Amino acid sequence: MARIDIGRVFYALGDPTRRAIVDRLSAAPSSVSRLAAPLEITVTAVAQHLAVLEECGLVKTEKVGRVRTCRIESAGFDALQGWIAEHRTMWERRLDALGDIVDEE
Amino acid sequence: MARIDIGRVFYALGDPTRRAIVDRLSAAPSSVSRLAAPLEITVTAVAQHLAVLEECGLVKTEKVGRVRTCRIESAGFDALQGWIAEHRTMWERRLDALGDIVDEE
DNA sequence: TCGATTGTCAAGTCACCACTTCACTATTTT
DNA sequence: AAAATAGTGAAGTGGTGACTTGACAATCGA
Repeated sequence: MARIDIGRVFYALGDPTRRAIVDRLSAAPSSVSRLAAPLEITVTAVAQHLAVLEECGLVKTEKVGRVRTCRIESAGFDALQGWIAEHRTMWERRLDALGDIVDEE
Repeated sequence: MARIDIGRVFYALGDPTRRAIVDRLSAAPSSVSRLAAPLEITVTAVAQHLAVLEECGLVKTEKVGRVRTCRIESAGFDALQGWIAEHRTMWERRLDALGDIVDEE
């Protein structure tokens, strides 16, 4: 299991087309051209997006015959959730520590 | 409470400098120029990043006198967590539904 | 084996965004 | 009042990334 670059995950999900792909794959696995159909872009463009999503552990693909089947992968989501949890506790602990005192230098 | 565009949140966090800002603000509130110091960019650039972070509910700022104080805001994080939870349940429910049967047309 | 389907590779185009500079305003300190 | 501090606004530049096209490879159905 390769370590995941959280920056790439955010970057990947920053693009609306890639989020649309993730949406569809969350509902059901799909081939590349089936993903391309509703989005109005070329199959090539979709393949490029898939490479980005795969690189950061959000999607896993497998080619059988001439069809590449794409599925959601949890690793990227796990990394995301971890990042949020980390930051949340970081600042919530701070808020707990001092009632509402301001911080110095 | 304005509704948050999850796309903007991902976009905002896709940039390493903005993540660095969020990191620092998670630890403690800060002024604009204090944020700029360790990052090797101009105060102007930092202000631009802050505008992005503020727009999507990750940061809240308040100007008192000539100093603008920046703090973490939870709205953006809440939206993030919601998005992840949504997608996670979407595909996990699917996995539960059918043992390991493939899906048709 | 021929044609259609599914995807890949390489290269190019165009818009956008992170950053800069420079001029400026407002507040605080001496 | 003068000088220093903190930030804002407008405009420009360069690099990156989302897309395209066109040529190709491999697999599948007739």
